[in-house]
Amino acid sequence: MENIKIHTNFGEHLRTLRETAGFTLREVASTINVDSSLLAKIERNQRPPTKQLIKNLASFFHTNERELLIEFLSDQIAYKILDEEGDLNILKVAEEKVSYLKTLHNGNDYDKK
Amino acid sequence: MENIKIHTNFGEHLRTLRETAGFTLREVASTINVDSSLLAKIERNQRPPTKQLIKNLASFFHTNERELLIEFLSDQIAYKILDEEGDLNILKVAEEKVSYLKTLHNGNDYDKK
DNA sequence: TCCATTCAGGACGAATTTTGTCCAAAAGTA
DNA sequence: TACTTTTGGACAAAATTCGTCCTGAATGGA
Repeated sequence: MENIKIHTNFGEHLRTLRETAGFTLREVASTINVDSSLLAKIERNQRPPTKQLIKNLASFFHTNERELLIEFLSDQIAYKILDEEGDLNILKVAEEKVSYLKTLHNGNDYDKK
Repeated sequence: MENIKIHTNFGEHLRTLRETAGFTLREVASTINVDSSLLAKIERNQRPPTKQLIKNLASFFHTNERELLIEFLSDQIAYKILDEEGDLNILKVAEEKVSYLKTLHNGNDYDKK
């Protein structure tokens, strides 16, 4: 129960991280080598972060990179679904496909020529 | 139990539709006004269809447009997840976010200035 | 074999989108 | 006011997307 935090989104998460740690945008930006304006936009979800940036941010804040990445990727998907009237069927079908495709990869000689 | 069909993907689905109906690529392509080479690529999942194209295809084959769209969108998401080691957590988190954001929209004055 | 048709897929340019930066205005703080 | 931080528009370079064109492989019929 370390950190009760209702789901928000990548940007807010990032901002919380930064403010909790007590840094300004400029400080974080300069040490990970990005324009502070860009970082500001990322925190406001106006620009997507690159994977490398997520990596650098995770390292800067000593937080889990994978978790941060999931936060971002799930955001992307969530907003795409919302674009489609929030139709959760899309996710359900996608999940089935992933599961199915994963069994293929583990399993048998599907790639035989 | 009308049509038993294991999950495949948008392209294969489309190809099945076309072959079942007995059309050549060129025939379909020319009546919906796209290059047949493009349509071929779409059937092989080498190019994504536009929404308008999906619409036209659904109309051409007298099939459900929404269903076809879901087939395509779920594909996109599934492949993205597979890129990420098939981590289904991403989908789980995305779903929570969608649900959460939907309650916001229905509910209260979140947009007040 | 020759011809016709279908499909696969590479290459290309035009159009669009994305990415990071710069700069100025706004907001916040003392 | 003076100073710092954050916001956000504008911009160019880079990357990606989109549709088309063209060649070649495969198939099938006469």
